[in-house]
Amino acid sequence: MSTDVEPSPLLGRVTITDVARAAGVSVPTVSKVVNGRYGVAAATSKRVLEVVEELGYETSLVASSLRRRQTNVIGILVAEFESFSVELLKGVSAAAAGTGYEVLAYSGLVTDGSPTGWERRSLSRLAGTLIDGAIIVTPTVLMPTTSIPVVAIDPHTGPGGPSTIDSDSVGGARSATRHLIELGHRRIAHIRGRGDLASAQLREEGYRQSLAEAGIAFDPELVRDGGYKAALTSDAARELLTRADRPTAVFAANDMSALGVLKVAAELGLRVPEDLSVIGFDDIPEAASATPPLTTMAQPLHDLGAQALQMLVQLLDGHDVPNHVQLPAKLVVRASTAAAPAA
Amino acid sequence: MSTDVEPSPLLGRVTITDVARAAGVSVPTVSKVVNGRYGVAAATSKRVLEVVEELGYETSLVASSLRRRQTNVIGILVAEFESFSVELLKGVSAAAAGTGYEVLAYSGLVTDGSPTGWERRSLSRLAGTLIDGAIIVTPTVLMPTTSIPVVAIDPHTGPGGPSTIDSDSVGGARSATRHLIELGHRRIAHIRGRGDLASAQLREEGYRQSLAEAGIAFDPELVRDGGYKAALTSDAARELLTRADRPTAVFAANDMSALGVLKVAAELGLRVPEDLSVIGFDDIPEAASATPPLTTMAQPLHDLGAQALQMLVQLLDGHDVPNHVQLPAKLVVRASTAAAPAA
DNA sequence: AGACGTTTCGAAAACGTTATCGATATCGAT
DNA sequence: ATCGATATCGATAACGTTTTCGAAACGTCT
Repeated sequence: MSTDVEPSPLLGRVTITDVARAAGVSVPTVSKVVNGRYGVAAATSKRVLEVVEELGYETSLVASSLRRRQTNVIGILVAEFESFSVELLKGVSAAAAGTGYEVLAYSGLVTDGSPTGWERRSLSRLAGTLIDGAIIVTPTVLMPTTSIPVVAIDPHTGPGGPSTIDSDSVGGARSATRHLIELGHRRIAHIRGRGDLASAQLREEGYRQSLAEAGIAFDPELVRDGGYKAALTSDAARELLTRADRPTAVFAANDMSALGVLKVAAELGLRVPEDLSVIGFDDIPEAASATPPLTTMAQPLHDLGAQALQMLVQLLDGHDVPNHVQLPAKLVVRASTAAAPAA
Repeated sequence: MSTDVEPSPLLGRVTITDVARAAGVSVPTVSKVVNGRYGVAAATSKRVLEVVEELGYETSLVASSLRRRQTNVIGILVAEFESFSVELLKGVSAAAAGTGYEVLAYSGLVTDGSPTGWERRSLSRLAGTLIDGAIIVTPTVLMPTTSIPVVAIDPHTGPGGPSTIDSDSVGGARSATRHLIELGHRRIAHIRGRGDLASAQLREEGYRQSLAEAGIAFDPELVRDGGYKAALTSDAARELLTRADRPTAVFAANDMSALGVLKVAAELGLRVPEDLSVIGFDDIPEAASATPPLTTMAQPLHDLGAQALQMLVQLLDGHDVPNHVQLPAKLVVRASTAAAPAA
């Protein structure tokens, strides 16, 4: 069974050349065997497979994808691996099982250069050579036409661009704000999301609509930027909550911001929900285990990811997909909202 | 500013050849410019950079990593993207910021072949060509010496293998079991984890130790396999909970199993924690939001991931790292455990 | 003007793989 | 024995990039 060629290249990977040499055949023949293509004798095939087994050879994804046209790998590009994107990732991954595609998640967080446009870099670096298609989460730029199919989750503002999927931000924001209004709140603040994302703009829009419906005047002083980040929210929240006429409720554009508000409220000695009601958006896992458990608008993150993958596979198969898909958001009442305190 | 060569290759990616042609220089020159190497005139460099900008060229990660020796990308290999591995991933990713390494997460879940040994395949496919080092989560096989540095989280059983990191399974299991004993439980069942992982064996060991300390006889009938999966736990739980002398408490080897027990208990009409106490292990996000919120042994998942990354970077820099690192597990009491019902 | 060092550039090879296609071996039929 | 069809295999090129190294151009000094 063992060949007379030295079997163990202690350093470096086992390449197809090693296998070919050990099996006494040419490199292309080994390639044919491992890829199960027609045109190689049964005896040769058997011998090659034995050597492959013996040396522990596996084809290099990089080299083969450089030569092949498709890799059967789809990439999901995220800025960083935090709760939101990772919940989507779970959905994508679950939906990918059985489709014949493997999932590669790439964090394009740039630590050196400009924080914007990382997707174009990452996508360019991977597209066409390593991945057949991509799902981009909360893109920071509107993607130009790329060489591979792309689906964006929670898309960037602006017309054109790839197929997108998100949940009903306007409707969700209206529900969230209405929930607060129904609890008797009148001074309701809003922590904005990342200004370049459509979702952030739409949530502010929903907030305004709901105020208007209830006949509450919009007060620009009650709207601050939180950038969808807990850290960025802190200063804004501190300003809002130390005002003489501080709001009795805050609608944060996402849960991370809402958690930031909770933290600041705790620092300031404000009780939630007795003194201040807080509602978020997303329903990331941390929301349920926060103190107090956060009332929020739940996005079907898992489904968003799963449907994004399905859309991408459709595209890869050459089918058309809707330009935009929207899933509903649902109010989840926990313990961070309550009736407004008596004036 | 614009060149007279057609600037827009509508299909396919922009390659270094396109840039070279458009800039009127050779391919190697473009390579030198974009990599900032010495030996190219300032004027030439400027012209090339303009064309790069104009065409939106980015080097192909695949092609360059095939030629280069290092890619500055580290891979984290997981069987699937579920809560446990994804929490680790967050830790890894957070720790990677600022190290100069980017993180690529690869789900090696095989849908066709054998469910075991996926890491060897995936690792081989990526190692040495696409990633400089790897973190493997709950490996299913003991990795042989590979061509790149590897750190394993929650390692496979057996001697040798790569550097590993995990949390104190024996101590954690003892604490968990002791918690139940202190609540007055005497018939305490155990749902085992994945038998090939050291953590599963050590948790059973801790369970037994704790019983022995309390003078409770070990009953093999009360130990079943759950494989760390909710689905696999169901049958085992049903068997256990429909026995005439059913246990009053269950220590599940991880939270997924514990959640599976909760589900079966609910189906059977058992109240938790009044009729049955359940404790898990891991403290994944779902634990806090379960009904009832799950008492569990918290693993510092974020830190495990972060430290794994640090170890890997140390290895990549040529430094030595401890062969094994262990972090503590901590009891988190929520609402799924209570005093044993009166006999 | 000649010799020599320096700068700038490109030709060629290489990384590991796969696709194409032509060469050889084998075989059955005439 | 010759022919043609078929099976099997390998030489070669190609994917996009980087590295090495030699050639050419240029400037400086005697």
